[in-house]
Amino acid sequence: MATIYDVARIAGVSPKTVSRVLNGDAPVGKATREAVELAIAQLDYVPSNAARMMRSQRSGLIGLITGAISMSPEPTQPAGLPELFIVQGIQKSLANSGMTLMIADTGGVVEKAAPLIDTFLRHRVEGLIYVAEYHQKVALPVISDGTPMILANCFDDRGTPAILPDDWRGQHDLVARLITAGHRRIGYLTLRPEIAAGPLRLDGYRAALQAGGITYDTALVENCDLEGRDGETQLLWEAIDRMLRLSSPPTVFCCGNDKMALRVYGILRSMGRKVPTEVSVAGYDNYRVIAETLYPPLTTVDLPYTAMGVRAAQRLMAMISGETREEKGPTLVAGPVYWRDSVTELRPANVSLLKSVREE
Amino acid sequence: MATIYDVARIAGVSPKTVSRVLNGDAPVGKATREAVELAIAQLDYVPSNAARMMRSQRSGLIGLITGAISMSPEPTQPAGLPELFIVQGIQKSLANSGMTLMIADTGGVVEKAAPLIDTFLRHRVEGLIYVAEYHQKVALPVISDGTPMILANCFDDRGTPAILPDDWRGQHDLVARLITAGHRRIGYLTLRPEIAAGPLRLDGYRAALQAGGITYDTALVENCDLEGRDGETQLLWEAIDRMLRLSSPPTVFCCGNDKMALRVYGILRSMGRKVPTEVSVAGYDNYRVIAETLYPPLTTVDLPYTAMGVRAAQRLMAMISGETREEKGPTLVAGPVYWRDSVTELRPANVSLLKSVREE
DNA sequence: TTCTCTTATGACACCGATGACATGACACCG
DNA sequence: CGGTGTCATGTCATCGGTGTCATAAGAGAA
Repeated sequence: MATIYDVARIAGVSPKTVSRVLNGDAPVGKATREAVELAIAQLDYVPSNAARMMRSQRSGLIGLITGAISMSPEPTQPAGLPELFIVQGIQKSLANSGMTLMIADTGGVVEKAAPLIDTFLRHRVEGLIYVAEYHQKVALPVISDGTPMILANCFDDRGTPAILPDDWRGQHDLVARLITAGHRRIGYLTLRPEIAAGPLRLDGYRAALQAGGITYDTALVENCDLEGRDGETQLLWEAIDRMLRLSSPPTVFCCGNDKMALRVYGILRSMGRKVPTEVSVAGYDNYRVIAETLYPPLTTVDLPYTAMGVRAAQRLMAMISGETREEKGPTLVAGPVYWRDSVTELRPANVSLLKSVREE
Repeated sequence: MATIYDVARIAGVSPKTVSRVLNGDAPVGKATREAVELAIAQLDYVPSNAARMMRSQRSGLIGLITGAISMSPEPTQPAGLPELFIVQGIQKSLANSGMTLMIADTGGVVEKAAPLIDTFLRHRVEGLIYVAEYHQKVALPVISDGTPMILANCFDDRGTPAILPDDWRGQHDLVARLITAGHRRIGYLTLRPEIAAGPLRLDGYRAALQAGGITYDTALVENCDLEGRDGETQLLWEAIDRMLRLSSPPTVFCCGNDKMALRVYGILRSMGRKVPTEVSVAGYDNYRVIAETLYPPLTTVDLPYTAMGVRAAQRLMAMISGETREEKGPTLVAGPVYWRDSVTELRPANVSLLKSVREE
C-alpha cells in the first residue's frame, strides 16, 4: 500500500505538500498540485485514516449500536424494521456532516452492547447512538470517558439523552379521530403492559375518550398480546367475540399494533363480519407491509422512526459541538394518524378539527 | 484521554510492559500485571486502535456495504429484510474471528457505494462485502489495491466472488413437491423477467414439470409483477380468473413471491374460492411475516439468507488468509421448501421421495 | 531600492501504540 | 563455578500522516 512518502517522491515534493493537496488547507501551486494528483492516481494512493487520526485527534466517526440487523432467529415480530428506519434517519441527517457512521450490531443480545461500545471507544468515535427495537427501558454500561451518547427508541434511569416516540399522543390522536368519525364504542385490544408503549397508549386512549365525553368502559379493553406465542389468535377471538356480544358492542377495534390488526381481520372474516361496513379496525405502527397491503387498507398511527433518527443525530451533533443549551430529558416525537378505509365514517368528519391526520 | 504512557507512569513500568499486559503476547510478572491493571482501571484507559493499527499494519476490520438500512421511502417491497438476514449470517460467522464488522449503508443509492468503499479503504479494512437487496447484477467500482471483496445476493461480470441463492433449485424443488402431492395443473404467476430470479425460477419450474412428465402449458404461466405499482391486483385477478375458466384449470397457483401470494389469497377469497380446499397457493421467499401469519399458513420456498451470509463471510475469510484453493465462480446456496397448509395433498405424499422439504 | 507581505514549500517533531533487540536476574546443568 | 536457557522488563525506532515553524521567492508599497 502506497504512503504519502511514495507520492511525495514520485511527485518530487515533500510529504507535507502532498498533505496540503489532499486536505486543501493551504495554497499549493498549480503545477505542483497537478504533479501530486498524477502521482496519487499512478500509485492508487489512499490515505490512512489511522495515521491521520493519530495526529489530528479527530476520528470523524459516529458509532451506532443496534440489534436491528440480527434479530432473534424467531422473528415473529416485524423485527428489525423500526430500527432500520431510525438508522435511515440518522444517516440522512449525518450525511452532510463529514462524519462517517460505523454501525455495529448486538445480534439482539443486549450483553453484546458493552464490548461493542468498547470497540467504538478504541476507534475514538466522537459520539455514540444506541437504537432499540421498540420503545423500552435499557441499562447500558456507563461511558467513563466523556464521549457523548444518545438513546433512540429507548431510555434509561441515568437520564441519558433519549429520543422517544410519543405513544400517548399517537393513540390519543387516533381515538380522537375515531370519535370525530362518530364512533362512541371503541374496543381496545391492547399490548401487554410490560412494554413501555402499552400504558402510554392506554393513557392516550383514555384521555381522548374523556376529551370526547365518553366514559371509559373496562369491558371494551383487553390485553390479548402474548408476545407472539401461540394462543394469541384464540385469545383475540374470545375477546372480540365477547365484546361483540355486549348489548352495546364496539363499532371499531383499536389494535395494539398492525400485526394484531392483521389477525383481527382474519378473525372478523371468519366470524362473517365485514370490515369496515359492519365493524371497523385500526392498528398502530403504520407497518406498511401490512397496513397498505391489507384489504381494506388499515387505518393506523405512524411511528415516526425516520424523524426520530433525524432528531437523534441532530441532538448528538449538538452535544459533540459542545453546545450548552442541551435540552434536558427525552425528546418526544409524534407521528400522524394514517386514515385509510378500514374505518367507516359514521358521520362526516369535520375536517377542520383534525390535526396531524393524513387521509389516504 | 489517557495513553499507554500515562498507564505506564502510574504503574511504574515501561509502556512496552503495559502493552504486554494488554496483548498477553509475552510473560509478565504477577505483581507487575496487577499494578498495570489497577492503573488501567484508575485511568479508564482505552487503547487507541489507530495507533495500534499503524504499527501492526492490521486493522481487524471487515467492511460491509448494504442498502438494507435505508431503503427507498416507498418500500412496497418487503424491503431490507433479506439483506438483514444476510448480514446476520455474516455477523454470526465473523463473531469469533476477532474481526470487527463495520457496516455502511448506501441509502439505496448505488452511486454511494464508491465513496463508501473509499472510506473503508482509508480505514484499511482487510476485506469487503457488498450485500444486495435481491438477486441482481451490479457494477461496482474496481478495487485497485488488493483488498478482497465478496458479493452477496448479487454478481457482476468481472467474476468477483459471489454468493447467490439457488433460485432454479428452489422453484424446482417446490414444483417437484407439488407434483408429489398429486398436482398436475400448476399455475405460475411469475416475477417479471428483468430481475435475475425470474428466468431462473421459471427454468426450475419447467425442469420439475419435465421431470414429472408434465407438459409445459403457456396458458398456465403469466407475469403479473408490476414492480409494486397499482394495477397489479387487477392484473392478478384477470390472470387467475382466466386460468380458473380453463377447461382444465390449475389446482394450485405458484406465486412469484409471498407478497404476491398474500394478494392472491385476497383475490381468491373475493372470488369465493376457498384456500386450500378449492385451490392451493404457494409462494416464494418464506417471508415469515406473511407466510406464517396468513391463514392458512403459506407453503413457500425459503431464501437461505442467513446461510448465504455465513458462506459469504467464510469465503471472505478464506481469501484474507490467502488460501489458494479459492473456488471459482459463484457459490449457490439452496433453501428448503416450507410445506404448510396452503396446499392440499391430492394424494398422500411418499415421504421417502422428498428432499430438503420441511413439513410444518 | 529596500522593506513588508503574501504565496509556496520544506524540515522536523509528534500522535500512541508495538516490533526488534538488549539486558539483568535467576535457575539448572555438568 | 562458568555456561546456557528462560523469564521479566526496558530501550529505541517506527508506522503514516499533520501541526508548527522556518524559509525562499516574488509582488507591491514606501
